[in-house]
Formats: sequence, structure tokens, C-alpha cells
Amino acid sequence: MSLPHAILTALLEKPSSGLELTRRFDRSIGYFWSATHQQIYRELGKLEAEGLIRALPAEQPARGQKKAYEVLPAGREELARWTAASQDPKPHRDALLLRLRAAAVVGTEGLEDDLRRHRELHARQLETYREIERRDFPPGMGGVEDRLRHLVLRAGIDLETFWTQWLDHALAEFAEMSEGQGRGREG
Amino acid sequence: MSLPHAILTALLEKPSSGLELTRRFDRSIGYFWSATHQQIYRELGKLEAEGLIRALPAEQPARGQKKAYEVLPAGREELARWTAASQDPKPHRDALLLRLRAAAVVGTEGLEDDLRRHRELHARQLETYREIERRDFPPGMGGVEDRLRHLVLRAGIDLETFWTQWLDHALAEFAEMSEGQGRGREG
DNA sequence: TAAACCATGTAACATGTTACATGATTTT
DNA sequence: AAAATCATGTAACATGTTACATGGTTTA
Repeated sequence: MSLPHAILTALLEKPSSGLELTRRFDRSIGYFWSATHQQIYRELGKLEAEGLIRALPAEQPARGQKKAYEVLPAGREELARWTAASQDPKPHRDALLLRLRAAAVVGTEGLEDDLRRHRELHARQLETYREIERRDFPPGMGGVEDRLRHLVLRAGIDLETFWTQWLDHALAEFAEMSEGQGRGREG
Repeated sequence: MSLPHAILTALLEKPSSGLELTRRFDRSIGYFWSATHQQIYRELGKLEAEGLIRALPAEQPARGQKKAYEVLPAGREELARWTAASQDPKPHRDALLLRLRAAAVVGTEGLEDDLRRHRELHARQLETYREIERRDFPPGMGGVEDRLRHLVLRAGIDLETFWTQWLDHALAEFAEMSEGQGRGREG
């Protein structure tokens, strides 16, 4: 039940059309709550029907047909309520860890290449986050809003750092395992 | 498309009934791929229909009606194929980070208590993982299978460590923010 | 004027969640 | 014999994914 609230947050930050929201979900919000354009349009329809947002009267009505939405007071209230409400953390799902566990049963054939690829993807994402940090959060601190957003970004940076390191560790283990293979396990 | 493969892995580790699988998903596998008993029964039905698993002929047929399943060769092959196939990492979803971002817009009212609660839950999960490590992975290393499983457990331990630390950091920031409130931002 | 892209959507399906149903066994 | 628990399920719904549809606008 978080997609509507992700959209409300994005719209409060800046009123947008469906496509603009989609773009922003590909960049910032989507880093921790992804959504496709189909989900976004469906949800915009629901939020409008519920009276939480409304379409802004188009300034150039007939042009690209772009429809921008803004949050109504009821929407802001709903978001504030949701933000403050206690929620249990959902168990994470990670297919890569599942594949390692499966590999313990069916063998590691073909897995190593994909671990290396994932390592590079995480390293690249880490670089992206660091650029955002350099650009949007220079050393001299901003206000409360900026500090909260920086906190979120730090989580992203630290998580990607963790994954690159863990994958390095996993790859080192793989190297050791294939090295020691066939020589018994008491080395 | 990972639940069937999670089930195949669990069944290869040990043939089980639906309820036994549910229990194991609550403990080990579910730490990185959760599932409810409804999902498990539905998926067991599909896997059986596809010929990847089969119900073991009951030893005490009329007793508790427990139905145990085992993996057929086709199922093992499918799991090996899936494990080796290259897959892109799915973007993570984290409602707590979303709430922090929302709080930057609608205010932090009520959030701090839940951060504290999450911190405790993560600390408790970390303790659980460490107990499993002490019990199942004593210093003297085992074979390749054990090292792979230990690698997965280490990811869990390090992730929970990260979250407890990050939440400590977040709570410290919260304390500072409310302290500095109203005194301007050039501290 | 054809191809590419912008912008908004529909439809069908897969997966995940919540609430309830059924009958057997064990405990009180 | 009533209540609790075990074990397997069904039904309805919410959410997420994939493929396609439509019409306008820009670029080649």
C-alpha cells in the first residue's frame, strides 16, 4: 500500500504529469520505490477518483494532451497519516541470495559470471548516488528537509557499498572454492 | 518468478509437506524469500502439474493426511537452469525510506517512535542470525555447500548490522534537528 | 511522407495478501 | 464433548508485469 503515497510525495514535491512522474520514478523516488508508467497511470486515476489529487486545468489545453496533477488537502492529510502510522518492516526478497542457496544444492555452474556482472551494476549505481550527493548535498548543511533527503541518499550509498563489498567477498570465496576443489577439505 | 525455485531448493534440501515448507519459509529460506502457506500450496499444485515434483506415496495413508513432495529430475534441471541464467537485480522497495522522504514534505510527526521500533526489530533479527551462525557454522570450515550457505547468512548479518547502524544515525539526526529547530540553520 | 518518439492509456496475466472453510487430531 | 491446534485448501482482492493500442508531434 505504498505506491499511492510515493506518488503523493512526488506530486507534493512538484505537480507533474504521468510521464514526468514516470521519469522521476526512474531517477530519484524509484531508487527505493520503483513503478512503471502503467502502474502510475492506474494509480493517478484512483487518487483522482478518491479526491486526493486533481488534474490542473491545462494551460495549453489542446497541445501534447499532457495532464498535470496536484495534491489536494485531503491528499496531504492522507500522506501525513500514513507517514506517522506504525508499520512493520516487510521481509526483503533477494533472488541472488536464493540462487546462491540453490547453487549449494545444484552446483555453482554459470553463477560466477553473473555475480561479477551484479558487482559492476552495484558499483555503477554507487557512483550515480555519489554524484547526486556531490551535486545536491554540498558540505554546508541545509535545512531539515535536506537533511532528511540526505539521510535517505546515505542509505542508498551505504547499501550499494555493502553489496559491492559482499560480492567481492563472494567472488573471492568462489575462487578459493574452485582452487581447493578435489584436494579435500582439510587444507 | 522465484517462488517455484525457492520451493524446489527447499524440497531438494529435504522432501516436505506444505506445512513443513511453510515452517521452513518462516525460518531459513524466508529470510530472503518469504511466502505464506497459501502461496506455497498454490505453487506446489502447479509444480506437480508441470511434472517438476511429485507427492510421495504416504507411508501412513489415512493418518494426518500429510502430503510430502519430492523433486523429480526435471525439477532439478529447471532449478539448475534458473540458477545459472543471468538475471538483472530488481530494484529494492523500502517503505521506511519512502516515509522519510514523505516526512521531508509533510513533517516528521510520529515517525521517530517507529524508527526506534524498527531499530529494535533489526537488532533482534541480527541476534537471531548470529545465533544461527554460532550453531551451524563453527570456525572450522566445512565443504563447498556449507561455505555457500554461510555466505548467504553473512549477507543477512551484514544487512541487519547496516540497518541498525543507519537507524542509529537517523535517530541521532532527528535529535539534532529538533534541538536546532527555530535557532536557524547556520549553527 | 515515413519513421521515431511523446504521452496516455487498455487488457491480460502473474504474483502476493487477507479472510475464510473444512475435516482430522489432540488437549482440556 | 468442547476448544485448540494441525493440515490442507478456496475465494476474493490488491498489486505488479508484459504486451499492445491510440493519436499527436517532431525529425529525417
